[in-house]
Amino acid sequence: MDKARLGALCFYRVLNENMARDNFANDRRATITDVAREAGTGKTSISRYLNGETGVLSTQLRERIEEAIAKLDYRPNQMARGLKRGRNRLVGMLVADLTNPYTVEVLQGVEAACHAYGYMPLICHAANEVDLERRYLQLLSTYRVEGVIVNALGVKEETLETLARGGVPVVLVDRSVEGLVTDMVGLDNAEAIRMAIHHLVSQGFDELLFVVQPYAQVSSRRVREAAFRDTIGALGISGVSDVSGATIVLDLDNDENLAEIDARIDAAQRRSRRIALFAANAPVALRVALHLKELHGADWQRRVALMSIDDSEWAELAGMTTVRQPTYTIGERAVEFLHERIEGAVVAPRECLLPGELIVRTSTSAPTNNGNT
Amino acid sequence: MDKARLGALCFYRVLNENMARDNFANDRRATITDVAREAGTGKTSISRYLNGETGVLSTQLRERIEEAIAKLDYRPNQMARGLKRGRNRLVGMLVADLTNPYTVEVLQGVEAACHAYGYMPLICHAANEVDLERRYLQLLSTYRVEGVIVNALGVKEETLETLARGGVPVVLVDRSVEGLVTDMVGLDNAEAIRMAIHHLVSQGFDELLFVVQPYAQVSSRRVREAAFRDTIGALGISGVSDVSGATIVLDLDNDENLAEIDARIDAAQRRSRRIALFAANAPVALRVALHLKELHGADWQRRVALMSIDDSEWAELAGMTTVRQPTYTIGERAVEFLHERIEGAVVAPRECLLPGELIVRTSTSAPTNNGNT
DNA sequence: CTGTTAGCGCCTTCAT
DNA sequence: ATGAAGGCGCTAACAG
Repeated sequence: MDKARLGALCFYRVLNENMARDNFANDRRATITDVAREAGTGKTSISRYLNGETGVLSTQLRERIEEAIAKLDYRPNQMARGLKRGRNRLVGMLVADLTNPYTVEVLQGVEAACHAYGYMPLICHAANEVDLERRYLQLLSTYRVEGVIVNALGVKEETLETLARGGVPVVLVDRSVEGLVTDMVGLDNAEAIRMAIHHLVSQGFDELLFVVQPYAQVSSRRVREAAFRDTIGALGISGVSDVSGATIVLDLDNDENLAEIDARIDAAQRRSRRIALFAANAPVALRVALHLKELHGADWQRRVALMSIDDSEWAELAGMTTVRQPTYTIGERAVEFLHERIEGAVVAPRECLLPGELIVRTSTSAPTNNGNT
Repeated sequence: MDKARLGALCFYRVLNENMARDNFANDRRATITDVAREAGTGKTSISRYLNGETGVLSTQLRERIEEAIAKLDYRPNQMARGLKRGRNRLVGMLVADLTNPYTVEVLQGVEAACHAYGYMPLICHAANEVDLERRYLQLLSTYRVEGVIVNALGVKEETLETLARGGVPVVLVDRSVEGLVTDMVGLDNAEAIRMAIHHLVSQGFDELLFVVQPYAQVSSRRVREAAFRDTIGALGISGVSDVSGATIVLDLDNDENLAEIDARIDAAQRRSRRIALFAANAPVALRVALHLKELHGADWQRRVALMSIDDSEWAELAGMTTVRQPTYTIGERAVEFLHERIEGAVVAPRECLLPGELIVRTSTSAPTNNGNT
């Protein structure tokens, strides 16, 4: 390390001279004052020009201003602008886990919409760490963002409430936060689960295993799990079929219950029941798939049917049936909500649940594939 | 839409009253002046406290300040700070494609390092659109970021040069930009390719097909392609083996040359040669895998060997051999470079090429698997 | 140890 | 139609 630095230092002289030459008049970015001087006018006119108050400036002045700006390569300082106006067009986007494709997809919608409305999204990645999440939230408030879109991880209602009370609109994505009433947009989980289960049943599966990460803290997981049980229950009640279902909690950090899954599969198949695993999201699906592959070899799919919520990129490759979330739209809608509130709309908190789309692939389609061995 | 809005408006009254009550004294964030008044002192002392100039403040004053800050829930305005100090701790991170897992992984390294150095990364996602990329670059300069990390897409040397000349350090990631000499960090592509090819050859493959996206504009692709040809050539020259290799350009937007791949595979297998496909990155690998699966069915891997650069999450599931990039480190290193320059280091531009790691999986391991049918 | 003063770059009355 | 002056929230000399 020291040596490398030493080596680098050898070039010090030369580079320094080059830089000195190049940056002579250019090291400091031009300010509005510079432009005013260059154009031979006052700062006010420049400001007016920048803010598009056209028609209030004589044609010649405008031309001179344009020249000056071009010559100095001037760009107004957003920070200073924000300081004065009280709005800096920054919105925070706090995501729990960029590693989850869901997040990235939502992000694309958010970005597009932000652009359309003229916002600059400040993306913060909590990387599944609650501490980081809180820190970022504070940081965002420190940068005086005009609004925040939160894909909550473990924030307490209180932390967000502080923000909201400070007059900063908050829109929740995918997950709601207990005790906090704000706009929220996400998947219509109940309906998605219902749709998926009906598909499975119609394909002849009569034993369903729902695999989900620890769900106490995460509303969407909670809702999905509840919907799973409800739907299974309703099936029984309505006598449509005698499908049985159970939930398995899988912690991706310790894989504790993977064996439990195997046991269930074995038991079911011994009783000649056709069993299907239903993963509550993409990360779970991947973990389960990897495990099954390890256990049963490359053609594990012939033994076990797997479907999941979230249509990840490898779903097609694995031929896995999924429910695709309207991720892009979710992101867009979140920004729309945020925008309305930033613009001062005072309306009751809204909950926007968008429908998922069932994507049927081979994993759940051919009844002959999934008998017991 | 209109109806929904109308419905929402019904709540207007109630909500408004609530808000009026809650926000009475709280709607505007407290400023340093408020704190000073509350603590019965001057702004300077507050400022000193904020900047950790401890030991210069009497214990009692410090206590009063702490109380005031807590009571008012005061948070210094970063914008104002930045305006005054000339540094706002913002660094830009411009990525070409968040959809590519590579990008996300690098990002994690960047975020971690930024945190360590006290920077706030402003993540901009160009979504593979050159226009967006340029716009974001301007935006970043407008927000007066102290440095930029660029995973270049199509930026002209000129655009970045303008930034750099404005005194904003630039660090390139993965791809270099023609005509621009700056710090750059990425994979040691040549060595990675060499390593991969030697692996393939040692496994008995004697015909290699390198599949890469159009590479004229992207330096890393260019380097990989060249390294592929060079290495193949060197093999021939040194008489180590009679391995033949060819490059196929695959545009993921139109899939034009997929058929070409099939033709090559057929031809090779007709001549009883053992062929392996080598994808230049994860997106290409996925596209090729999907195509092969469509063509040859679920057990396409028995017919064709596929490996790639980039160790995506589904690689394990598919049992595909890969070269994993040291993505996290790349991100960290990029920030380190940036930090040094921001701190004023004047050293010759550096190029940091990190080694990849060969991850051998079944796709290229069992010689018996990949004969012709 | 502490307060006063003068800006940072920009926008916004308010005159002219 | 244009410009001068004051201030946004904060820091950095200078005094005391």
